[in-house]
Amino acid sequence: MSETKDKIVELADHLLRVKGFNGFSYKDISDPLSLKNAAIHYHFPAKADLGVEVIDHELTKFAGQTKRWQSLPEDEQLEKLIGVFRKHCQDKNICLMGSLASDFETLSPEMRVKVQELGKRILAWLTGCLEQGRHNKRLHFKGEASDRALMIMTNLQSSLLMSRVLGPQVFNSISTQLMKDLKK
Amino acid sequence: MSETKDKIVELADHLLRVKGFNGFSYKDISDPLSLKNAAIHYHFPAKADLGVEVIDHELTKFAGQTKRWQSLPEDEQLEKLIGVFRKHCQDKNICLMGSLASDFETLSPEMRVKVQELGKRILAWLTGCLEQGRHNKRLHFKGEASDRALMIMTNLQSSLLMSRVLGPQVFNSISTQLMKDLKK
DNA sequence: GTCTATATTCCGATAGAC
DNA sequence: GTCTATCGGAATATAGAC
Repeated sequence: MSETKDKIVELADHLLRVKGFNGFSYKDISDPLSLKNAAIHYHFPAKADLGVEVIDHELTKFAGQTKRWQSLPEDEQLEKLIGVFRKHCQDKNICLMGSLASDFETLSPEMRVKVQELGKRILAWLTGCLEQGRHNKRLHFKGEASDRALMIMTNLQSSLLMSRVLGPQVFNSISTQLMKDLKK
Repeated sequence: MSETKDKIVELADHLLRVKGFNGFSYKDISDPLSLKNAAIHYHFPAKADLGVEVIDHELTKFAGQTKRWQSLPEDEQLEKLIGVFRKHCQDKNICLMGSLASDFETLSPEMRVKVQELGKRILAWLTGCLEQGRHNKRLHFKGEASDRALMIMTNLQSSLLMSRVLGPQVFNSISTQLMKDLKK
């Protein structure tokens, strides 16, 4: 991949998180990179193509991160995940999943499929982590692991949303309480 | 308020939830109501004015609902709140708070203030409900009521987001587990 | 007061030069 | 691979008719 294309995707990722898919334009990308908007269209004919690429990057990134964590105890793996969200919180970003879920009804079919894939992957990993963690007595919770994974994922997702509105202490409260609940 | 103005606000509320603030246009309102887009501008000079009105309506609605619930046991009040979210889930809507928090960085200062007010009001009510509920032994949870309120609010908010992406069973899983956790 | 016709700006996208 | 030029359309918004 060319350097320009890489920069476009990186910037699009940021804009998608901060302003939402319908809240940014090609101009928001071409201006900072000192390009013309047509240059973006060369790399990504339609805006939806750019959207798909950003999600693909996130899928790859997530797979790499979780693989790097896999030898850690499950509670520490979870802390790592929370750390990723904390980083986004500091950058005033929200998670890609939350941003794209918000705009879901306005997305192209191709983008919707990718968003669904991202959601399934995150939940699958989280479910496995919780299940293993309970088995190894590192994590404690009631009910199905898949239900608990849904609870935790939605906590983290909306913690970034609410942090933007009410301040970063929202993220701290939620992430702290989250781990307390799981450590029993 | 005129009947037309009322219909505009009602439709804007729906569009805001389904498509997001940057995902709908005045045309999406004027066409179904058989008006010209300029007619909307008469009632709401700028799009942000319409946004503020929609949030004000929600604030009033929420105040009325919680007042009507106030004589119920706290666990039933909570069920009522979940019922409101369930209704939105069925209509493929997401909660106003979630939608506006997503687009927060692109909103006008006036709209941001209103969104903040909405968030504070919901959290204040939920915190009070949890506190009273614990005191009356109708609800059981660890930690501060305000922290627990954040957890529950984010669960409900993102449950609607994820339901759109992965299907309505997401909402069912989360809302069921939520009440189980609180009933001890 | 309420709405129509119209202005203006901007967006996503295409064609073709370099 | 990036640029110039430009299109068609849709967006928000204004000015003025009824």
